[in-house]
Amino acid sequence: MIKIQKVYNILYSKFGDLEWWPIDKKYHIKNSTDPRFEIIIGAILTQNTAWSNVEKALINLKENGKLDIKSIIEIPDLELKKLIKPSGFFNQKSKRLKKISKFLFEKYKSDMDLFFKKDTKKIREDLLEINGIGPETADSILLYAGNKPVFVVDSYTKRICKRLPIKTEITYDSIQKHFENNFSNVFDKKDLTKIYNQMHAMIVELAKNYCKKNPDCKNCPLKKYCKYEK
DNA sequence: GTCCAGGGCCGTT
DNA sequence: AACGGCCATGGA
Repeated sequence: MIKIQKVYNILYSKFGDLEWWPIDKKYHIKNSTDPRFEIIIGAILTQNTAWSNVEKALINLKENGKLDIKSIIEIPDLELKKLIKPSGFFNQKSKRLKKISKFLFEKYKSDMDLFFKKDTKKIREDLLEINGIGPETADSILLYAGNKPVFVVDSYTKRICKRLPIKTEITYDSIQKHFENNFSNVFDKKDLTKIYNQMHAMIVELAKNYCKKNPDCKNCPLKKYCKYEK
């Protein structure tokens, strides 16, 4: 078994600072839309979908002035589906966007500060009760929109955990706990949000460039620690 | 044309 | 707990 800290250090020396959630900053300066809501919408739209497709959907929403809670609630289903069509799975995703928007409107009066002020565990539970929001989407919302110290586990993380000998039990919760326990022993508490963001970004880089479904093992920075062979 | 992407749900084993 | 089918688009 290889230590998480060791993986972090090797990846960091390879990739450097990544700090990552793709967001269009210029748009928010101009329109004063809460970027946290864009991240929430993006987190749902990107479910099993390439970000380039999500971007098209987000641009459609922006250009039509629909990227806010009230507009998502009021827009007719058909029109919403048309706008988010490039991101795929638009029948289910349109429902999910409506649900999260209604949730924020009805329970928090569309006040994001009020929403994220609550206890992290409580927010997570509330999000998971919404049909269409699973653990990764909930945790992405907490980490990237709420700046909460929550480690996001995605399919890349699972793949790397399987191949690298990081862990034998490959379930969402156990992997998340493993990363969080290790990092919170090593880093200062106030830095954890940044570290989780950085680590997840590095995992994505590793998985896209080396630890692919069809892996490029010979150039992988973690080659000598890995049991997996193509 | 084929493969796959930063999931989640539901049903089956 | 783990697995399979399903949902849909666009880029490589």
